[in-house]
Amino acid sequence: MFSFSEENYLKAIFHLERKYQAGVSTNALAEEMETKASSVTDMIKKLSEKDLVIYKKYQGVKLSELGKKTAIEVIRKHRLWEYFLVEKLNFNWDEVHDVAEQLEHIKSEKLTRELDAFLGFPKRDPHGDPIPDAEGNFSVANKVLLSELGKEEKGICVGVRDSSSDFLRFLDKNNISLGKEIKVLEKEAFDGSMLILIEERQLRISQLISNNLYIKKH
Amino acid sequence: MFSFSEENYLKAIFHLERKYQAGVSTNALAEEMETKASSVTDMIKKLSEKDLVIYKKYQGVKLSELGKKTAIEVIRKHRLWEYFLVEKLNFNWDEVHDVAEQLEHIKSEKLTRELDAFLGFPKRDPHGDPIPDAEGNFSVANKVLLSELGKEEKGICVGVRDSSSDFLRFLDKNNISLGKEIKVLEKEAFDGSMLILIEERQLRISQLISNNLYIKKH
DNA sequence: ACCTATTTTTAGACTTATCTAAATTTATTT
DNA sequence: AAATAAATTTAGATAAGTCTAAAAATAGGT
Ligand SMILES: [Mn+2]
Ligand SMILES: [Mn+2]
Ligand SMILES: [Mn+2]
Ligand SMILES: [Mn+2]
Repeated sequence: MFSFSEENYLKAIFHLERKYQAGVSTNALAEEMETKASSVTDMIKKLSEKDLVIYKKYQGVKLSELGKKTAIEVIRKHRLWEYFLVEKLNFNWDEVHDVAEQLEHIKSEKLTRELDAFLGFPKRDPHGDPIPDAEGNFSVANKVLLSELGKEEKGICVGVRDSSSDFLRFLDKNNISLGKEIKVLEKEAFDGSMLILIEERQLRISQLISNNLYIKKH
Repeated sequence: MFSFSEENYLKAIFHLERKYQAGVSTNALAEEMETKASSVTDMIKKLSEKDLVIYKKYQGVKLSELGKKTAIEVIRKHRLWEYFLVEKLNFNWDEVHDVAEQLEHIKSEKLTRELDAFLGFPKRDPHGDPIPDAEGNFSVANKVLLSELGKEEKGICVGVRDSSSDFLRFLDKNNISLGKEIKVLEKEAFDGSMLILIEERQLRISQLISNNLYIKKH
């Protein structure tokens, strides 16, 4: 089994690989992990020793098959627990992340399997992110950022890019939640803000907002 | 907040204080923690620094009020999670301990509170041990070991002293579970074994068994 | 009261994960 | 192609938690 720290690094590398297919740089990882580059180098060496990552000095890292499998298991647990907290324990979607950061490291295959079944094999976590199944498979929805929609286009809100409490509570306050339809009424070229229609209400939102909301077009 | 290791020590001291009211010795703690006496001394110093225990060199340790409160919180979480695993996730009572050892260290007051409510504020864990409430209060049942019962005496099985898988599965195999009535039919002075009546069945059990089953007399 | 056995503590070392500061390698600019 | 800047690695230190071996304190037996 792997340490909490090792698992967190694997998770971070997994997420960063989207953006850096050529290999995740030490600095990018340091920023993501909120630590120093020298610490990252040390840890990368350990992960490499354990064949969790492919690493050549100065060339960045990639996950090995084992590393990827492990990262996905941790992400699966993280998202299952988030779903559990919201659906069963009355947590708001902005309160679950920190607790899930702890729960994702609990080691028990049976626990994960049974929790999944108890929850009815959910496909998405409270933020719209896919929950990998027991085999590690998950489907990435064909979603776009709301900011990418043009005037008169519409779709369903399916996820958030930023999961910070501040952003999620802003959405709550404005009655924006996953599953609702959003239509772009106007787009302001100058500042990127837009006027949207959601549940009969008109709402003006800044580009920072539309840049962090995922939409499934239709 | 305290580390996993610190919390485990506090829990161990709490349990050992039953037996050693005068103070828990370094050796007793080392045995309970499955570690070396020198490691225990080191940790005790740290706990003492943090005012979690009262410690004078060579005199053993006692929990401070803060230490006791912390220990009880950990035990509360341990037992709530055990109850959750059995009642909601189809775990058998012999499978829950190791997972609960991990889950008991999750830090979130809201999680503990909501889990407690979700489970319906259970009073006893799967092994018959009391679950402290949010204020740390719990009632110790007036139970005795089955081995202390005399011939013709009877009572309800309310707990186990040994929570090992081997013992619990022995009980499963022989259909002995909490809540059932047991009557002592015969006691063998020579080896301490006894013949008991449980659900119309007669069963001969060794002293090792009767020494690990708690009974509420009536 | 003294000697011995047991218990407990101390000293020094190791591992994991982190840091700062310095050295090295790679990338960019002139 | 140098020179400079940026990224990365190395060296050396620190803290937590553990260990073995040795020293010190306590408890028991005569
Ligand atoms: Mn999260
Ligand atoms: Mn999430
Ligand atoms: Mn237990
Ligand atoms: Mn228990």
